[in-house]
Amino acid sequence: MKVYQRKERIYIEDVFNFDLGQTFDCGQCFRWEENNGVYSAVAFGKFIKVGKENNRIFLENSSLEDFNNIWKFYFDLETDYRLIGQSLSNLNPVLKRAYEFGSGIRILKQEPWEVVCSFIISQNNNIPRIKKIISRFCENFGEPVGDLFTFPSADRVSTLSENDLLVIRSGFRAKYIIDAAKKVSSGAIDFCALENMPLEDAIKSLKIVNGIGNKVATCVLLYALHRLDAFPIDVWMKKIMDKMFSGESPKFFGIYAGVAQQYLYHYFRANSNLLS
DNA sequence: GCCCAGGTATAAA
DNA sequence: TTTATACATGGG
Repeated sequence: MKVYQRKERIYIEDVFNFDLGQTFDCGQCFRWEENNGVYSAVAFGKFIKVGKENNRIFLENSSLEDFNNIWKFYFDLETDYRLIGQSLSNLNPVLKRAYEFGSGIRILKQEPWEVVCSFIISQNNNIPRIKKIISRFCENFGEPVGDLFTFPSADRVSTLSENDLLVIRSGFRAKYIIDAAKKVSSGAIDFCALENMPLEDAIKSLKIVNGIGNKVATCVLLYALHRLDAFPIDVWMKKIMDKMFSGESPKFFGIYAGVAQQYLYHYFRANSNLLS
């Protein structure tokens, strides 16, 4: 990976397996907006744009310092997805297909509170509406930065009432959002502690929030903390197989493929007896 | 109108 | 422990 600044842009060369569309639209995140091939979002309180030009990734509105402190990790740029993909492809034809399908997906390392909220909102919901609700949530309760808004802080949301949240039209999920905000704000949920806790304890800890079940807990551990052990292999492998062989829509399958790459690679490395 | 959408809480078997 | 149902909202 080669990184340099030229005028207002940070350029990153020699990054493989980073398809912007696949990564931002596969369903792991809900806030990236596309304009002429350039994607904008706010993460960690910073407004940023990302694009691709001549096989180089470029960032706008970022400094080298921010790249090294934030974006390098957010985009998971130090993980060799190509190596992972090659390893998996050699293991099993289904994994090979999964890799070929989602080879451009990188697992973003998102902010925990945002992942908690986003996936609470995602329950019994569809992606277009999830995006709209989150967008209204940010516009109404976040702070303006660049062309967009920050994600509303847990502290702020903990002071809101269900009535205040009517404007985002999140339906029955409003009470869940507020309960989550209170427990994050008070420290009852401590994301740092979740990083090293045994998996079962971490899941149990997250589920003290009304509205967080196994699915949301898994997403938080995976998408925010990069706890790859959170991925329940038996269940998800079955889903992957089912989707692949039932002609499921590519978009929906994509996230399973991308997550599978990441997870399975570590899973198989940890269980090296499974490697041929 | 009816069905469904990347779940969860709740009550009942 | 497992299984059924409601839940707010909006799009097909």
